[in-house]
Amino acid sequence: MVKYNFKKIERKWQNFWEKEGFYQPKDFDKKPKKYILIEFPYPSGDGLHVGHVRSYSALDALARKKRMEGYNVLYPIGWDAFGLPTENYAIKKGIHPSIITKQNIAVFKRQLKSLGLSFDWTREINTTDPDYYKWTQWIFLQFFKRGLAYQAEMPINWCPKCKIGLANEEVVSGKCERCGAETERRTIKQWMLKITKYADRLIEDLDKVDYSEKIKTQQINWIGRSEGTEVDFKIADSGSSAKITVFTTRIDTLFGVTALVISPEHQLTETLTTKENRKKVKEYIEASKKKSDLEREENKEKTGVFTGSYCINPANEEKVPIWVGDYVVATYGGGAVMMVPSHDYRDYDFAKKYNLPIKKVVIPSALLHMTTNADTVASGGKAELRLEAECFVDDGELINSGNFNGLSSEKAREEITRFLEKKEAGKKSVKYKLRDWIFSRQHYWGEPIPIIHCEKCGIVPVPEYDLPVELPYVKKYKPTNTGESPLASIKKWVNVKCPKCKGKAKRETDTMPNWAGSSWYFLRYIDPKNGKKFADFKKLKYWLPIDLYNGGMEHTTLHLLYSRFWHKFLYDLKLVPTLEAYSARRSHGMVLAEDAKKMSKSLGNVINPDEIVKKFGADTLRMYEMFMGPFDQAINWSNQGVVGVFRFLNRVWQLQKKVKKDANQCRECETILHKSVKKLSEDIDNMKFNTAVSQLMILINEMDKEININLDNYKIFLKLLAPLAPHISEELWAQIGEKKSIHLEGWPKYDPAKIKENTFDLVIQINGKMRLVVSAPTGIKEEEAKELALSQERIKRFLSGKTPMKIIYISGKLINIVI
RNA sequence: GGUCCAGUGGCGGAAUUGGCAUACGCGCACGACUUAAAAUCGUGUCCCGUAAGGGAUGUGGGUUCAACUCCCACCUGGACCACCA
Repeated sequence: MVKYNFKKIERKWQNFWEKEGFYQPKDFDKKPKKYILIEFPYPSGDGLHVGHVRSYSALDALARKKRMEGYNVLYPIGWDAFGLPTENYAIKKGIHPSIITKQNIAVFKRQLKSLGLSFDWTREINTTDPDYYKWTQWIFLQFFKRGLAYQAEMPINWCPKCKIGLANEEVVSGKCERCGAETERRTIKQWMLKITKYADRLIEDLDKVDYSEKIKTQQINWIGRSEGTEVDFKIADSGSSAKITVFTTRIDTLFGVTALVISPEHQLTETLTTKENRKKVKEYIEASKKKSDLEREENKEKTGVFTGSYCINPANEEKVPIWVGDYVVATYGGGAVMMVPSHDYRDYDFAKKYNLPIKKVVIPSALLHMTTNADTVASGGKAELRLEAECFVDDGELINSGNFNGLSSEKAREEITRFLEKKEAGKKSVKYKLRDWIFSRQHYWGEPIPIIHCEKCGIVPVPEYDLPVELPYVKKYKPTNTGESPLASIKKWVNVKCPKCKGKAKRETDTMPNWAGSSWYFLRYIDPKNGKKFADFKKLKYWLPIDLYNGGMEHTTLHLLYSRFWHKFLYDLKLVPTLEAYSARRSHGMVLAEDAKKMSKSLGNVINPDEIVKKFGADTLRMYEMFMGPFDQAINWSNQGVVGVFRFLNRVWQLQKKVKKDANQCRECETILHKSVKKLSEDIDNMKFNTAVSQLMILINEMDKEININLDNYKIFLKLLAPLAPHISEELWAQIGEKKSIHLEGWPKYDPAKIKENTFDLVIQINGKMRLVVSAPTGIKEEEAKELALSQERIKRFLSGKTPMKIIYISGKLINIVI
């Protein structure tokens, strides 16, 4: 008997599968299609992470099972290769990013191939390939043509030491990722994509897809839709019609306003500030500009300064002082809030600090209906406590609010909004936390934004026939000191003729963010070599939507939202056939180190998949990662656990000795086999890989008890194993003389009749406590079961002559005798 | 601070229309094989108790014939968001 030589076996079958082109699906095949997608990797210098292996092995098992079930399966792979880590690494090592990228991809490719994943390598894509980013740029131009891409002055993170603009990803808790200096805010002209236009649809269409509730809530929270009222406060004594518009979800507290607070960035700060206050206000604004995000976040104390001006509360014509405070977010709701200290904690803090009046206008509803002492007790005395509190933030009933007294908060919001609308001093409004997407990066390693700035014509898009705008190969790709993209210094590339007037013009030098290429890559897989379109519509129609998309939890907000946005945009242009790209999304948990920390080079706790493959083989690595725990939960790596799976595969290898063509079929074996078919079928579909593996272990424990194993049973076992351990099952399949690959075989079906056993274990409980398990025939009647239970010696002893009060019988399961 | 999720042996975990708690694996102990070790195989392994029996799924309460599972309160841990008016 030859030893389990995984090295030899795995290499042999990987070559065979590749040569035969096993995993290349045909477009328009008559078989039903399945498009299974994993987030394509970022080929970093660290090489493949065992976390990649977890996700890819899981979806590979699913893909393989679906093929066996007769589906035409697309399971593609590619590289998301533009971006900062590569650029930084290139700067550090002095090697050009394009070379680094090539090297990294080569490493990743070798590592992935050593795992025997059933990717269709003929559809491999690379976001840094001009043939690919041509279409990324083309899609950007479509955004531009429809007014969804525009330029705006936007604050960015600025590192004062490195003198460069940083992307959010480069700012680690308020500090520059490279030098550790605290970052500041600076305003720069940036390209923006109008994702906010799609905000409502991005929420609503979540109803049409199968994402886990967690993911849906995250998306909804991120978009942060809130319904409220916009209300105008006229500036007092200005003689003009100047006003400040504020947004509030609590218009029911309008009568409680004791100040208006505007953000330091607000346009009117200058004009509102009176002479006496000018110096103080200016100082305050300067100070808050210098504050980094970190400081703004850490320092939760509300500060502000009085401008000297007043405005008029449209509800009661009261004069209200206007303050400037940096706790007001400039980019949300117009950058101004009405301050109601009695009903908002932040406003309360602010009012306390500056001794502003606190006016109560909402009280807990329970209080109004309280007539007797008994009621006070019934409401837990809580209402009383809340009345005493100076700040009550819940809904209640209105007081001190003129005509609106006695209304519930909910009703009052409607009534007051209507009142303001009549007065033309306000209206219903919806606001979002979601901002438009800052689409510019002042970095080298990204897709150039295909725009030309002409002295005469202004912003001119690069004509489509000139695409792609290739990223020039240059020696200097370091970010510049001016905050401009390094591309700006390449005069030859920058200076061009205007496509419209042929006059003097310059190229846009900003590049796209890392998210650009990944916002549509799943479409390119469908038609990766098309030179005329980003993908053929008929092919898109055949393959879309993606049936299952898996990736990390860290991408469930940004990447998922961005790509859904692009897809909807393309749908509106009738360029893709589906409203949503992904009909189902699942996320896998992180693989942590044995010490429960994140794997990192500096901690020296990284597990290199290569080493596991070398020592135990790809099948062991893959199956261990499936077995380690629930797929969607974070889990610690365990070297001991790997050994357990390796032992299992060795037992599988040994099993062939016992296989006899005409071995007897035993009833127990048949039952457990069919049960296992059922379990594996369901578990793999439901992504419960850990229990799927455990069932295979249970099955082998059972089969191994026999002296001889029936060949047909053995074949079924190998088929069940095939998606999870594709190499060993293929090898053993060939060794029993099968000519066709096991991966082209049909997925086994189970016979419900064979799962049913002749007898079952009847559990007998007394007062809910398990006392005895007896074997009973499957079809036993209730009366018979009761008799059987009561006739047991042990049960009689427990009853000791007492008559049961009640006997509960659950068919096929248990009897509970209540005494 | 908000939202969501979780808490079961020495460890990873299993068990959901409420019905045998601890499947499967790891670890550990003992045994077989071996000159020996590794590997492999076998047996045992929640706690207390010689046993009969009793106790145990973060804590306390509730519903039920029956609760890891449902309800209420609390404790602990994690993830994401975080001054969004």
